[in-house]
Amino acid sequence: MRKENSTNTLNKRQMEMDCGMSYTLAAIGGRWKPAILWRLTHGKLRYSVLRDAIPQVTERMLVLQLRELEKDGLIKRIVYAEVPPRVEYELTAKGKSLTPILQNLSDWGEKNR
Amino acid sequence: MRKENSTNTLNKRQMEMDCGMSYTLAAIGGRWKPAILWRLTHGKLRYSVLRDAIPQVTERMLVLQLRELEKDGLIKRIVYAEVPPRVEYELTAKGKSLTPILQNLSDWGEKNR
DNA sequence: TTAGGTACTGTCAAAAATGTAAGTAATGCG
DNA sequence: CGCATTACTTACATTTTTGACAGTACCTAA
Repeated sequence: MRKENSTNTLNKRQMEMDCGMSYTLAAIGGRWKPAILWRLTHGKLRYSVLRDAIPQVTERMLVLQLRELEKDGLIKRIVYAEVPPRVEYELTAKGKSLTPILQNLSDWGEKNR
Repeated sequence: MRKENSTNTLNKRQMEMDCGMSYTLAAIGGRWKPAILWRLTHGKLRYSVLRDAIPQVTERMLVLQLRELEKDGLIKRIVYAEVPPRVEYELTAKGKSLTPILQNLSDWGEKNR
């Protein structure tokens, strides 16, 4: 939970206000977000598949990161009214528009690490 | 200070090992790194100029972020043997190669926030 | 009635990142 | 000597992120 008025939060907010880079980095910068986004570029996936595709992530962290991606409008959560439940995650148009950037980040990383 | 064997650190390391995106994001993802890198794309700057160009940053954080950028090979620290001291920071070739990516991140951010 | 499958939630703890405030080293100049 | 200048350090506190682990709700089928 963020503390609305800490210097930390205020600095973060202001950077994201007047720096496009910081905004973008905040959107894709969580520990598990690149892994999630990457998988979703290949298409819609359900929760359990995503979870099994990223073995190190705990369910708690996975859900947290999914919720943030959803809140930022990068992914869409699709719930089917079935039992047992089925939930799928899919990139939105906004999320898809990130794909070339993610590719650049990936390429630069492969080349330079 | 990082704890060498926490799950947190191990996860981070492994992600950066097998995911170029995570490696790149770790390199440019500190709170003040985008601001620093951005200023340096316009050329060499001395410490005090950088500090005054980013009013919210504390000297401690500025130095920490500069040290990380240096350790990751994105910037070079140039010390002149003078009194009072003069230190300049400059992008390395590796750092310069990030410029188009930073521009992409910036453009996407401006368009989508 | 109990077990099973799916997608979570809750609580607590550890670790990491960021911020605050004060202090330091070196030296030339008056 | 005492002061100014620059680029930092250091010690500590707060805030944020991440992780461990147990528990839940729902219906269906045996």
